Amino acid sequence: MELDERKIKILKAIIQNYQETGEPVGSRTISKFTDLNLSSATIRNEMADLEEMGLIVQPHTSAGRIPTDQGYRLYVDQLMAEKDREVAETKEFMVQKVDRLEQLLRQIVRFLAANTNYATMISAPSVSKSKVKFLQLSRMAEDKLLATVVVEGNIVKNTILDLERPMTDEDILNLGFHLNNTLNGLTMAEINLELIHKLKEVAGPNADVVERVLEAVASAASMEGEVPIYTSGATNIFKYPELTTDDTASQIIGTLEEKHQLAELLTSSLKDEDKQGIQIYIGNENSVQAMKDCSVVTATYELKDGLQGTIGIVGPKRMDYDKVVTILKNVMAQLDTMFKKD
Amino acid sequence: MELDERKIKILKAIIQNYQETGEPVGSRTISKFTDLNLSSATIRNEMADLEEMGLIVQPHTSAGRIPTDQGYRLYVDQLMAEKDREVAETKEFMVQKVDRLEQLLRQIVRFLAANTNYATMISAPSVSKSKVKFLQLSRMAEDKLLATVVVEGNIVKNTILDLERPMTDEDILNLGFHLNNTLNGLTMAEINLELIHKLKEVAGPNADVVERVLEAVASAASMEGEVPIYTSGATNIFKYPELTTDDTASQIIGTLEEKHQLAELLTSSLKDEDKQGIQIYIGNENSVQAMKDCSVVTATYELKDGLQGTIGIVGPKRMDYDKVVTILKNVMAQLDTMFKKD
DNA sequence: GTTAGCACTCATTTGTCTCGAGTGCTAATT
DNA sequence: AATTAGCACTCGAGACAAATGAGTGCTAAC
Repeated sequence: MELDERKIKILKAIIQNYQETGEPVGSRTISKFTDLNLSSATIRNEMADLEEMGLIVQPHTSAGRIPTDQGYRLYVDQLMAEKDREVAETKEFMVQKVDRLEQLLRQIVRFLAANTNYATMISAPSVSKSKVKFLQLSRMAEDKLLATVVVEGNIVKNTILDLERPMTDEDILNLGFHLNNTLNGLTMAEINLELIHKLKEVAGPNADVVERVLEAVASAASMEGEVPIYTSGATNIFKYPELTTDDTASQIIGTLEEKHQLAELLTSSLKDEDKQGIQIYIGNENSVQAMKDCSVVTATYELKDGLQGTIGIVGPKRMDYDKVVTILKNVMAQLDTMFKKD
Repeated sequence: MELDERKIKILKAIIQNYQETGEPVGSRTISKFTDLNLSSATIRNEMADLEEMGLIVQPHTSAGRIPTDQGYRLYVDQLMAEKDREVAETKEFMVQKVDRLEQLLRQIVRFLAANTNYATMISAPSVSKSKVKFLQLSRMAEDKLLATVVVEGNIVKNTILDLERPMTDEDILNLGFHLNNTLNGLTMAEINLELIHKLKEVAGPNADVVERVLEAVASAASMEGEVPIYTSGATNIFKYPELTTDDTASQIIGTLEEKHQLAELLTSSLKDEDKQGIQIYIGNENSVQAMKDCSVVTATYELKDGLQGTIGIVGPKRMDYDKVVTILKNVMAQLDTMFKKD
């Protein structure tokens, strides 16, 4: 069976129409919708072929057709034409001064949720590959020490340590100085056992403090593998009847709320760099069972210093892939310029 | 109209039965359910009275009765007997070592959501009344300054400042020392204009740095009024059909997701200290419009140093108030012992 | 004061019917 | 050989009516 130009046009028309209405689309509709000037009967024949190829399907006899996962796959891989005109509108989505990364991320998900009508999520940039930029110890109280660590990307972490035995101010200063000098510029991966051993030797009786500072450094900077994830617009899924059946809505929202399942999904997309970091998962293609009736579009963003995280957009399988991809690319571009000059 | 012992028993029975089934409860059911040994006809008469008093109502003719908001109010104010037997089961809900306050809060909401089958939320302890415990400036790079502030409760905040003009290490040290000395032990409220003016005079040419450090202190410590709120079990509301009508579910979940509306609700309960800090809002009594069909139970918890936050539980109006209150008290008690010894 | 009995109400369920959108197939048309 | 008109057929959705039954209020008897 050939997939000629005409069939493609019809498939496109079906997908786009179904996107808007959410109802199975019939031959008559296509007959008018397209500029092919074909009668419904002809369309019917073509649709029968498309169905045979597994690209569309009818929910029940005597109903119109809807695209299959395979149909969508073909569409996003080959037929999709990005909507450039939207670009102008989406510019400058941020006016508020952003003083914290967290706020920026929240703003992004909000913006995306509001502009796409889908549920959105974003994972904070992972710092596991980042370098230590600054480290400092200071006495907070007689027996309390404050360790402050800054890693690239200006992410700051603090830990308060209880001193098991007294240290002089000078000791603290020296130890802090030494730690900073030694660790500065290293990535988490580079802080290995050998180095740790050396540090402890230098610290002498205060080896335990070193140990705990390093623990703090590691756990703080890598955030113990718990990358924070922000979500927005979870309730947008109520806009799509096909996701509001019984408990699917509940499952999806639950997944979005619990977040830890999203982590897998988002981080798994980190590596692939084919299509400018944008990936599309249709239906079962994504790893989260609760979202088997959804499509997920992910995009990897990168701040400077190799910090990268992922944005995800969750919607029905009939989501407007073009629009989503366009908006995502736009946001990425903005993030780029924003952090290039900083 | 008198509210005699028998009427009370019947009202209680209605509320409890409705709590379990979610269906209007009829006279026959009550006749068997209670130990009053009365026929349904008698119950009917009594129910007519209760309805006249505005405590119960029938959704439509020829249906059973359901409690009104007023009925619930009476119940929670006077009739409720706490279920002590649950206490034993709920003990020791935490096994994991808690290294961060955030994690503790998350664990609490999770625990509550899992054990109550309602949606839960918790506001992080507010530090607005807390004292500055430690303040430090340090040079991070040629033109970058790191300001670290610790307030009571060991909450640490950092801000990175760009220096507009160079400062010597000594200047930084002195300024930091001075700021720390001056501000240490003060609450946010006590850092007033006069004090700020004085600080600036001392700083001389570096007045702008002082200004920005103070800004940072204020915004960091009070978190700009943005108290973080964690939620869990939002999807529990799907378990109650009366909340799953059309868009009420969507609204409730949306409110839980957006969080900022919850802040009002939770902080407004901070002050009242009548009933061990536990308050119950039935239906419209709570300030959030989207939750007018819900009841909200809030409890104020207090860590040491006067740090306090609020736990909230959101469910249908027919929620199991006894159980919720009992569990909440239990959690509070555990938090108490946990932070007393620390 | 309590209860049995009865007529009445009304939401819910069930079944039946119609309507119409949409299909597949065949025969006619271009 | 491709396209189209025409027609019989399928099947979900919606309308309507009847049956069901849970529950009530009232009255009269206990």
